[in-house]
Amino acid sequence: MQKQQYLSKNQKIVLEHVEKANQPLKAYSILYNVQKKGLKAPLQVYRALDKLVEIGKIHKIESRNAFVACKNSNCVVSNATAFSICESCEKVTEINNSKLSKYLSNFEDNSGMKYSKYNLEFFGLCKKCKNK
Amino acid sequence: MQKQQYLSKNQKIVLEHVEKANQPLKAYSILYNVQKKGLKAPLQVYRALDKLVEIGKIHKIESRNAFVACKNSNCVVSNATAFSICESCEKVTEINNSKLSKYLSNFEDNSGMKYSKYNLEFFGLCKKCKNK
DNA sequence: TCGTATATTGTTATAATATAACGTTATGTA
DNA sequence: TACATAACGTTATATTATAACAATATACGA
Ligand SMILES: [Zn+2]
Ligand SMILES: [Zn+2]
Ligand SMILES: [Zn+2]
Ligand SMILES: [Zn+2]
Repeated sequence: MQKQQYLSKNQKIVLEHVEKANQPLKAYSILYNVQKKGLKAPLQVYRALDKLVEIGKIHKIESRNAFVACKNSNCVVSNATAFSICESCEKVTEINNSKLSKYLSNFEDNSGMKYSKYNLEFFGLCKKCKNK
Repeated sequence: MQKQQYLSKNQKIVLEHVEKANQPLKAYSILYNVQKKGLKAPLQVYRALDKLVEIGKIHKIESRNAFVACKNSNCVVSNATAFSICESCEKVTEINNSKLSKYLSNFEDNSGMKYSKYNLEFFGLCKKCKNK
């Protein structure tokens, strides 16, 4: 069986909802909002999310247990992700900075471990919140 | 009231247990193991962990929902953390690399956001697992 | 087009992680 | 002492995520 080319029904429903949001969503919030489209149980959402994360359409914000659509056209898979997170308003932005990604993708420490993947989360105050 | 100088009873118990482990522990695993020392409920463990994370004695591995003792003497607070995680054996190592931390602490993107904190998790295969 | 492997779905139940809310006790400071 | 803050203890509950099982759909080679 070939690598999946098209999204399945549930995967499409979940992805469309997450893409509309423009901000990270919690799995159960997704569930409540796609119930009218037929997804009734948590597992249906989690399974769609798992696949979408695997193929890089969605990223998980680990520190928030939330899911956001990829805004980065070259994120073919989620193997090199970086986000900025406002600790006040919780706004999350995907960082698309080629210097940073090159630096991190090439990073080696003295452990002899070669990294195939990373996730970086920056925290601070966004412009708006800084000026309050 | 002054900034806390000494750890409280529960904080000491939890920290000692996590330090002995040499690997990330789950909150409920900590709970089961410190019950003989008098901590009976999840909240007692979570509250101790919260404080220990706040003061930098313990870090949370966000992608694993697990807690590990700081191995980095200059991690006064957990505002700049980096870890390597083996996706096969789940071995976690705190990365102590001053170039990396300088690079990330000084990182600025075009969002106008100044970051006060970051957490970076690298994934891959450790030496042992690579040679299997 | 039949057989087979894999992916996806649907469903119920349950596991694992984390916090709310309440009252009490301890500790530091004036 | 009086006051403020931190830590504690306890019960209940919220939130996040997966196990287990059966059914259906899709891709692909023989
Ligand atoms: Zn992306
Ligand atoms: Zn903000
Ligand atoms: Zn540390
Ligand atoms: Zn390993």
